[in-house]
Amino acid sequence: MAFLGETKSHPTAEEVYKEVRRQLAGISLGTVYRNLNQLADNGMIRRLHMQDGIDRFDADVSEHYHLYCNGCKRVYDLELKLPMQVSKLVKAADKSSEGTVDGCVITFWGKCVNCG
Amino acid sequence: MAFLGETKSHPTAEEVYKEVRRQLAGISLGTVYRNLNQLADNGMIRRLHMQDGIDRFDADVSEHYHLYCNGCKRVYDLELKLPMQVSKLVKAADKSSEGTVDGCVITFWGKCVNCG
DNA sequence: AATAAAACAGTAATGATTCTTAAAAGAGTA
DNA sequence: TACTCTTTTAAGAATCATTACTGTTTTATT
Repeated sequence: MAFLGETKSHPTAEEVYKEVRRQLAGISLGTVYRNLNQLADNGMIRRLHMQDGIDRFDADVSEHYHLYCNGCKRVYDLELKLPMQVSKLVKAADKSSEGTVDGCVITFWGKCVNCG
Repeated sequence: MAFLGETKSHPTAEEVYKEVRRQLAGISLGTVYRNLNQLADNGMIRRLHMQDGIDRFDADVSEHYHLYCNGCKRVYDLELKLPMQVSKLVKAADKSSEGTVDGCVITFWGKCVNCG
């Protein structure tokens, strides 16, 4: 079954694998990937494409932003009230574009409080 | 030498390689990567981390946004006036964050005019 | 229980990018 | 020109995240 206790921060597939392995000693990395992909496809979790090419996974699917720390290469939630809702931003982009704009990602980078 | 006639759209390293190869038949993909990285590090070109994991390169370093087409997997410029400058957005994020926020990327996705 | 469907472990394959190495090109100098 | 020192290069090997494949085991359904 595809129940992966998503309580942690923003783990990579590898980190999820290590974590889950403590409960299910025999699980394989391939299985973790398959389940993560399935959950992400169903919108149960969010897949974050980060600039280092390693995807992160987030159990929190609500609208919020992320900070990629150039120091520790970890991803943190960012408490941020945007002056404009993303949905409106997408709508504006859709209007001004020749094609169709369905969504967008806003990703911040910098240093986390530990690496700052 | 590191002069790669960047006149095209938003080519991947592979596409740059194919293009440059018509002029310099003996160039290697590694050389292309090295030069692209060098140019990107010096701010001469922009490296775009796209959600499919394949980087694109953009000779236009001015502030503008990109649309990733889920159909043809190509990247297009987006004519879009944001209601708030990105620099201000970064500043706002920096203030509300415990760490330091240095920059951000906003990437849109959807369908281009051909794939729409 | 019998059979069909889904999930699994293990591993091989893929594909973008980087690293390594040894050769070539270039610059400067006498 | 010949010689040394530095930089750039091609080619291919290595890396690393992710996916695909294969045969087996578990689960669901009748």
